[in-house]
Amino acid sequence: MTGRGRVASGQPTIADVARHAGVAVSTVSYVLSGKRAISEVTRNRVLASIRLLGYHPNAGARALASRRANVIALVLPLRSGIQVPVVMQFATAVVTSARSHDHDVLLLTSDEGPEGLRRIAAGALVDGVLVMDVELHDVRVPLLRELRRPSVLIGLPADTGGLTCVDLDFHRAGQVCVEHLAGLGHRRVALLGAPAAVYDRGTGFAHRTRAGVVEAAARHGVEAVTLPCEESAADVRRRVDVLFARHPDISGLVVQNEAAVGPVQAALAASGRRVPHDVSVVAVCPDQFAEHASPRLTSVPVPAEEIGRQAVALLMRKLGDEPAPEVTLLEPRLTVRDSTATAYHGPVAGPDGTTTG
Amino acid sequence: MTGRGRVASGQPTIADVARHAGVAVSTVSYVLSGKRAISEVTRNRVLASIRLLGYHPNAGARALASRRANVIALVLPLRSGIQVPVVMQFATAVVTSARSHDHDVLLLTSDEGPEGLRRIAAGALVDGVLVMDVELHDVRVPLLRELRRPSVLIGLPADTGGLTCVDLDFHRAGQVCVEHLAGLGHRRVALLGAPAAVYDRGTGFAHRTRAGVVEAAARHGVEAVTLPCEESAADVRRRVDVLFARHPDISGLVVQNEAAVGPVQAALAASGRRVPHDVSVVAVCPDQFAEHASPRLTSVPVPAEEIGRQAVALLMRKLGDEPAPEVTLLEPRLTVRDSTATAYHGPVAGPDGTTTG
DNA sequence: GCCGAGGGTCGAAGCGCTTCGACGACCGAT
DNA sequence: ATCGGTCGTCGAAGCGCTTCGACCCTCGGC
Repeated sequence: MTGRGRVASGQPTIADVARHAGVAVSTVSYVLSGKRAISEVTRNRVLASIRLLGYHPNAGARALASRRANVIALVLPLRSGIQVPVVMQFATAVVTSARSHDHDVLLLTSDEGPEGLRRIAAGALVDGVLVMDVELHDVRVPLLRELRRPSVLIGLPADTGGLTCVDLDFHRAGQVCVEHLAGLGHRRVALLGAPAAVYDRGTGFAHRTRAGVVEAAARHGVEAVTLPCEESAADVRRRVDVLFARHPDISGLVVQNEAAVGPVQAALAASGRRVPHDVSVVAVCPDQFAEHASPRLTSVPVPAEEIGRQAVALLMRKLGDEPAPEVTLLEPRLTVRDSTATAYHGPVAGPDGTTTG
Repeated sequence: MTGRGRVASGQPTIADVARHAGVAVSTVSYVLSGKRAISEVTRNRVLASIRLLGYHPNAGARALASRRANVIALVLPLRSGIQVPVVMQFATAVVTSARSHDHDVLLLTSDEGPEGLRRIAAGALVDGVLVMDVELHDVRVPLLRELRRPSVLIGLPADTGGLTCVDLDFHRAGQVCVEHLAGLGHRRVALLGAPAAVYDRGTGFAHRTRAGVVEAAARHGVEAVTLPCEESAADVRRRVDVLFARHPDISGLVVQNEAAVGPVQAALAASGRRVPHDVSVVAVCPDQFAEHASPRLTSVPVPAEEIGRQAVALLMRKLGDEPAPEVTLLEPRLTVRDSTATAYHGPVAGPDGTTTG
């Protein structure tokens, strides 16, 4: 007898459902997949049996027969200097939207190296790959090209040819921050960026933000100092002190390192500088951080959720053999809160927040 | 011909390897699994063919035939008030140690609800389940019992009967913090705990810590105030102000909410209290946080890595049908850093860096 | 009244792997 | 010499599903 499946694994199989509903196995399959027309009557009978027996298709069998695992891999970084909450937001957004496309998510960390990717992809454990924290010259990029699986990168490598990448337009984000400060009349600003290790690795977003800041500053006749910034409170404090010692007239700060946001505020307070009265601060960080800070920070949020969703959507397109754009950059939006104000250049200030003189 | 596999999927199959090595398919399988003796000569020939062809076993086929997916599920919370970096540490530890047991990790978020768990488990996508952020009366617990898959919980529900749970001994952690402060002569301490929502949910660790604090305080003749604590800087500040307004003689603080650690320090500084001179602070948080704070914090670290490793090890035992203990509690260790000192009760203090007079 | 076109269903052939039983070869013990 | 016992290998039977081709009906068009 074929009812053995139930005995062996405790789970009903498609054969059990078919028998219970009095139809062929293939009919059950077609009810489930919708790939052929099935009469209303039959469909309902089958669905009733499925519910009654508590049937769940066996993932392995399905993957084997259909050559689709309905699983995508998410490769997360574990490196120093990563922005943990942002990464987490990505991850959850990816899981949620993958589920909405009927896919599950396999979690990989980079510490298994490229071999892990190869194993997963070649073994058909996953249909496609989502890679986070991409470096400008990432070792995984050539591998992705070689692998025969669709992939989407979150972040931009130096050469995007033949790839599919999604990210916030960090270059533009840098510009937007400076433009906001410049519009308020600030003439000397500083970027407190990611930790030095992140720049050294050639991580795209850090470099792109910096470039955006520098470029916008030049265009607006603003002087910009950029420097990396570690995460410890003590280090931040030191940086800030040195910064103001060398450039006492800096009145605008762009902070990219979310872990440093709190310490920066503390350091400013400790040195007697009030925000935004003496120094305006713009952060590039999750909204939640900006909201919870005190004062609440004017910020350019990193739309982790949106990027994750987009990345999954693009991957799904590629899984369906549809074409996908090489680069998708999301436009940054700046949210004005309580940490930025008109630069104090003299007695007069315009109603639009810019100074005169 | 059977070489079709290569054509269809581009991937060599076990049959290709067998043909290339001039052995039977089953022999290749036994070389890979080691479940039967294979001569040195044959083994090497097979391994050479595997390498040469770049063979990777098809995960679906393997899962189907062996009834083992070699994948475990990790159920992560997405709720408010969770400690993101800690969760992330868990996740990475779980992935890493799962890999060392030749398993991969499927990431689930709770927002699909218990149904997600059922789907995954019943569909044999995973062999076992790791559940994080367990509440005292968690809806998933009955489901886990009903499911026929091994599971391990990270955290403790109210009733652990028939389950396998791992966690830091938070009760003991609360005690340890208070004992440390008591030993330094502090007579009035406060616990700034998790956000109120976390207590309301009945999340074990928060309640257990509080109980430990209260109990140890009673035993050592210390007065203890406990209160929840949100994550925004402004809220922390308010809490701290209220706290000291009502209990001006509090000289020791236990902070459990890692997101609040920075703001607490800032709030103390703002109110003119020096750490540790005026107030001693003990945190329950990842070491990394404690190290990066300023001053560096005396802390009881949450050994996320160790817990993750243990959880995976236990799950592997259960997958192998070996018995596993119902509850595994890790002993907390307190690391003394620069944020705690002798209470100032009078002119005398020890030689360990505390003041005299 | 006949034909072609779908609609609805079935049966069977795999998908690539594990595992069980079988079998020859070779060993030391009788 | 003979007999059991290992060791090393093979062949074949699934694992539970998808999918292809075939088949039977029922229609509408002519």
